[in-house]
Amino acid sequence: MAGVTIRDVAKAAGVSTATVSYVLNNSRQVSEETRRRVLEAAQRLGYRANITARNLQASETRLLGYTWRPTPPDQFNPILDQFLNAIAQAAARHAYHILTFPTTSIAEEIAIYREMVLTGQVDGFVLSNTNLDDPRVQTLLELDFPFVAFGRSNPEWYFPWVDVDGTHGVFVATQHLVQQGHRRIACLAWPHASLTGQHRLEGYRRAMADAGLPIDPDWIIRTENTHEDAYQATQTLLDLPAWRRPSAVVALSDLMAIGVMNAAADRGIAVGSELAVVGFDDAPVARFLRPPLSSLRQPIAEVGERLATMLIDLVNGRRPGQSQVLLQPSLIVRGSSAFPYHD
Amino acid sequence: MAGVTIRDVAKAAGVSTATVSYVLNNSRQVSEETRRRVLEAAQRLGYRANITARNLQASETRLLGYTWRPTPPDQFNPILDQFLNAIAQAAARHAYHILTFPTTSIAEEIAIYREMVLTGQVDGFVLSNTNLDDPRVQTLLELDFPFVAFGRSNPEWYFPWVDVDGTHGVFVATQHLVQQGHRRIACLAWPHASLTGQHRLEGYRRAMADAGLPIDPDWIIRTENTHEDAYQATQTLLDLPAWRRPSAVVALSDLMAIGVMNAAADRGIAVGSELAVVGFDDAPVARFLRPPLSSLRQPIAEVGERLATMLIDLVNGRRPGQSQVLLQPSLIVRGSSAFPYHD
DNA sequence: ATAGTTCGTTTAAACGTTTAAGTTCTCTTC
DNA sequence: GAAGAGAACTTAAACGTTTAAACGAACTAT
Repeated sequence: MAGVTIRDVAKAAGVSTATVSYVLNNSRQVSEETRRRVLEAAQRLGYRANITARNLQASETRLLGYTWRPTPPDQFNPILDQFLNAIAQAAARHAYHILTFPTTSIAEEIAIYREMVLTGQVDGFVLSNTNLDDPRVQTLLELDFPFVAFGRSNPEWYFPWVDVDGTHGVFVATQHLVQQGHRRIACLAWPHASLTGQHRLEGYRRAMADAGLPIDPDWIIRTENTHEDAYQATQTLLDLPAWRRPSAVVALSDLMAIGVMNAAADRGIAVGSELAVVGFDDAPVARFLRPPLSSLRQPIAEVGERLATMLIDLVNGRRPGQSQVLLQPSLIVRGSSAFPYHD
Repeated sequence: MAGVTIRDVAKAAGVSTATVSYVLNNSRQVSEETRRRVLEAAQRLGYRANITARNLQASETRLLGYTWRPTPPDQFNPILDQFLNAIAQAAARHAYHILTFPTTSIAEEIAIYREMVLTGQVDGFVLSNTNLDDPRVQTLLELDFPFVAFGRSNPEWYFPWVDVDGTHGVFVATQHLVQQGHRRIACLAWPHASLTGQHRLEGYRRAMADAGLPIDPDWIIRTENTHEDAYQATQTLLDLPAWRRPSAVVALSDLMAIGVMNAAADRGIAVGSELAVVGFDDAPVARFLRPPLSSLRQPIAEVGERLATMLIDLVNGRRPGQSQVLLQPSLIVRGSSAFPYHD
């Protein structure tokens, strides 16, 4: 298609291909006169070095692999757009690009990692949604192949990651509810197996302890991350006798927070004044809900940016400056938790 | 990293590299004995052909480029996740992958297309959100480089596309509202410049004509695709005198439909019974709104799948079977438009 | 005058495949 | 018994770069 090669330029400028390469990459001293001729010829022919050939010779691909599980229809992925954009943008600044590929299970994902490493299809991987004992992390560590992760895993495994401090985020959110006058605060959490869930729940526990408030065991309900489960859990919470019934709920995701809001609304309970709710993620829709949903916003762009630059450092054999980074989410207070509360 | 080349396998099997290649690609007759030896050696050494080398020799990349504009914080992109997954999955079936790259303006996008074509970084492009006189389409047609588009453009330009039939979709949605008993139906539309907006609006017009219902010019309000604009427009609609005030609104996107719902709710107007609303996109959040939002669901997975296979056909010099495909959206009726209406 | 340096350039190998063309051997066929 | 065909394999070129090594010329230092 493009067709014009370095040989064409060399011929046109009356020099060898080596000289053309030296001029174009500025990698050796070349006389002014020759440089001029080469540049002129390259310009005139519209020459651009073929990337595949260059990659072969450098034995690299300048491609970073990223995959994610397609979001089930009853959930949403509020960060994919931003995240992909952030890593792609940071990568592009170093002439790297993102290769996306679909996977439907962890097992398949691992098989594809192996294959891609062997066939030299990418120079490194970006993982997201890591968990304890994550087999992907384990595999890539074994293969000794460059990768970075959005999320942590086993503390004894050394690998570069960036994560958002869910503990501190939920701590701040809970503290905020306490300041509004709430005393009975519930937490809709995730199954034990989720490391992210553990972190976030811990923030709730600490804030309650910090405020000297007791936690009724019934206030912590663990479910999958769905609207439906959160809706049900909220019913259970609202069925508690008045003196044990929570006046505020911290949900570990916006999706669940919406479940809380709907369950309350369907019972005629005014969200915001009678029941405060805080979510996590600050999904784009949060601000448009009625009342608008308070939520913890993750610095997704920074996460992506840091991950990409860390990975590129790694690929090029440089130790990344900081290789395990915890970023702080920020609490966005909106109507769902904006009212002072009195018993 | 991987390190084991075809030469290693050849040496181990005691044959030439050509023979190894023939065996592994099944591209020539080879004796059973040799085939066995080669396969055994390849297996034992864990050999996988290097993709960059293969690509160079075939002068292809097996990469398809896709870019999209990052969604502004006050909007959402309900289809990116699904769309990317669908094209990546279809591409993977033919051993192609998706290369994503970020762009912030159309001008930049075009510059990058040019560069990528010249450097041979991808074999083709997927465009989305095309419009009339779209300069990207024009550029790629000029370059005579393979591409396909999610969306149409000028009818006199020939290129392969897949689009969702907005006209028919909105026609069906409007018809549905008529069947519920609505007579005064408004439409929140987009600026004239939007081709997709034109198509969808046309569906509204046709359905009204079809039902013999007059359209009050004040019922069509054109704004940008934002919650805020839709909110304002709805105020205007609801300020109309009772005999001209619409009892139903068709919004060209879910984002705008949410604006409608909120404006109504803030005035104490019951969405669903007093004011029916239908959106477009069936964003994941639609089902969780109160009331749940009726919407037109686009067959995104099929769009992506068709685009990818069409593009791969094109790249390989095959004429795609059908190269201009219009798919039908399906109306998902929920609470926001489920009630029969009487004046 | 000679050896050593520096500068500017070319030659040729290398990256790891695929594949057209060539070689060798065996088997037919007349 | 020679010519031809076919099978099984090898040789070597090609894809388009980069870059180490070689080379020659012009200078510098002894």
